[in-house]
Amino acid sequence: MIISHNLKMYVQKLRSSNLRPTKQRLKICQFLFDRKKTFHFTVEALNKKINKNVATKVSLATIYNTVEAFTNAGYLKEILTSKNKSYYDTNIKSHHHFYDEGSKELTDIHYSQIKLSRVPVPPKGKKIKNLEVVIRIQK
Amino acid sequence: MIISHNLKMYVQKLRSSNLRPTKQRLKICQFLFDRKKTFHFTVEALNKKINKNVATKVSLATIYNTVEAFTNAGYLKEILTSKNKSYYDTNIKSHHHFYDEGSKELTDIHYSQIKLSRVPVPPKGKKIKNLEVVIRIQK
DNA sequence: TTCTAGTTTAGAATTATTATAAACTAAGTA
DNA sequence: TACTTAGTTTATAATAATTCTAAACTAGAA
Ligand SMILES: [Mn+2]
Ligand SMILES: [Mn+2]
Ligand SMILES: [Zn+2]
Ligand SMILES: [Zn+2]
Repeated sequence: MIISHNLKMYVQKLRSSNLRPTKQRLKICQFLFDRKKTFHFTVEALNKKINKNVATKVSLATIYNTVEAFTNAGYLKEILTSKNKSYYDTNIKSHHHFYDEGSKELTDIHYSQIKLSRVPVPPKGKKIKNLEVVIRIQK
Repeated sequence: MIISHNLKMYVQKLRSSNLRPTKQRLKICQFLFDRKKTFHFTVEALNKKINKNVATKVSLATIYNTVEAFTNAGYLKEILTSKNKSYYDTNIKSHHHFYDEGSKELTDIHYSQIKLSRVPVPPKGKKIKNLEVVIRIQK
């Protein structure tokens, strides 16, 4: 068994967000963040991957709780693009996506790859919270 | 009871899409399309409004069936922006939206109000199906 | 070691949506 | 007009994603 170099970092990270570094949360941290590329996922998919070929499973409720906690703590970003299912993204920087309607997969588009040269003013009293573009693609 | 000027038009419209002009479909057509401004709605909201203070209700299943049929026929556009709930739009032209996270309401942004001066090329073998921007706003 | 607030868990509940199948009806034909 | 039937409506069941509940467990402070 390979111990993540980053384990201590995750412990600190969790503590700094007032989240106890439990076995389950650390396992999910390692799975989500011990990687170089952005990871996009649904809770269903994460649950399958986390619990594939393991002796002690993390419960689905904990996967949901943890993804929500990590999103609130700013470790993950929620992407609303699909009917009836939330996607999450380990890339928390502001950026855009391709959403493939066939494979139902998200791909990053770097923020600088889309130039919005004209953006409307929001209604009175309202502020823009988020301006990230999802480009739907298909074969 | 005021008879919609457009009733005959709706009958034709439905027939041209191979949809029988039933009482229920015509009632829903009048409710959705006898108006000047774009109407954005969820099925839940439409169901409430259609069945408010009426003797004979349209069943929820029919509301779902009809909204799906109208979307397939191109009378409505589906807007995926909210968690776990689909929105529909009587404005079928390509256009953008503000989505108010507080009131959970959509507002149109005319297509010309957002200028995308740089758009990335889709992955090989994939085509852009849709490029409509949702700007999330809040107080 | 003890204590407790925070966490995990199985399972129930909820919400949005889709499927099922019986009753009904639009509309073509005799 | 009556007959016929494919299409439609409807109540209800089923499904899928998510959230809630409450009991058991545990991290970490004292
Ligand atoms: Mn759903
Ligand atoms: Mn849901
Ligand atoms: Zn991303
Ligand atoms: Zn609109």
